[in-house]
Amino acid sequence: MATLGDLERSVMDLLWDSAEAQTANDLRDKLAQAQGNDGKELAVTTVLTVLARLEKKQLVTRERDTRPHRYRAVTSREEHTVGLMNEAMGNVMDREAVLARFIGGISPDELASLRRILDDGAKA
Amino acid sequence: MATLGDLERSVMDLLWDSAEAQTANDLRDKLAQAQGNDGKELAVTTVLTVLARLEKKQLVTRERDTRPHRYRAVTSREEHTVGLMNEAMGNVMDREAVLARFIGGISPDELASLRRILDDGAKA
DNA sequence: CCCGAACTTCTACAACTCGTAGAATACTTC
DNA sequence: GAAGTATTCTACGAGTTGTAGAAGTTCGGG
Repeated sequence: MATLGDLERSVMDLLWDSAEAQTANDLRDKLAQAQGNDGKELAVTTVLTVLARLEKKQLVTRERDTRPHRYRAVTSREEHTVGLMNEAMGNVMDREAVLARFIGGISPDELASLRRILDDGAKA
Repeated sequence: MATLGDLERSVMDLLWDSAEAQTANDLRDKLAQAQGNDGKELAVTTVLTVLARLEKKQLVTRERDTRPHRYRAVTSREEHTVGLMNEAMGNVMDREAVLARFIGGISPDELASLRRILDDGAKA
């Protein structure tokens, strides 16, 4: 599934958080604004390189017809996360044991959500 | 959590699958035997390097008192997998949405397991 | 139709990870 | 203390990631 570096991850987070497609300049500005970055601006080419790599990894598409190309995430953050979770479980034989442990570690709130989700599924 | 390369992963798999601690030589032999490797033996130093790296990543410990050092996995494969899953969920705000999707994607068998696990938890 | 500004692609490099293993060093046993 | 055996050190090539300058492309305005 291709792992992400820190900057790649930051860019994906911005894309996931924005409804509309973003230009490289938009992203550069938002990255500078992001907490911890202290307003430090990256070169636009840096952002473009990262976007190109994310595109190659099929996490991002771009509109090539508009002139400042606009980029958007291909999948939602949730889909991506689930993909990672499944990848983690991939080569395990005893998936049930993993599920048991996983559930053992989540918060009561999430446990309740989980029950609700399961019950809804049963009804539907 | 530190991602694993192919060889590192193979070594972890062997350690996870064996009850007793293994020597580098044991592992080299088992790696050669493993499916797909076609009997090709690695140098022992290669295995030792990988083990040292896994030790640094805190996935492996070794007994330093016995002379051929013996290596064992620190955590079970399941614990490790759950760690990865939680790491994947880490920075997501809407964990519930992720859970819902995750559940939507698992097999009926696993769904049943999940229900059972939840019910058992309720009783205990 | 051509210029300059804006934009994208190409190329590059340093730091790091991973597979791979030889060279050097240490320990054990006779 | 010599011969094996085992561990550590050092190294290198390939790949990834952050970073960005140089070079090429495109578009609006004159």
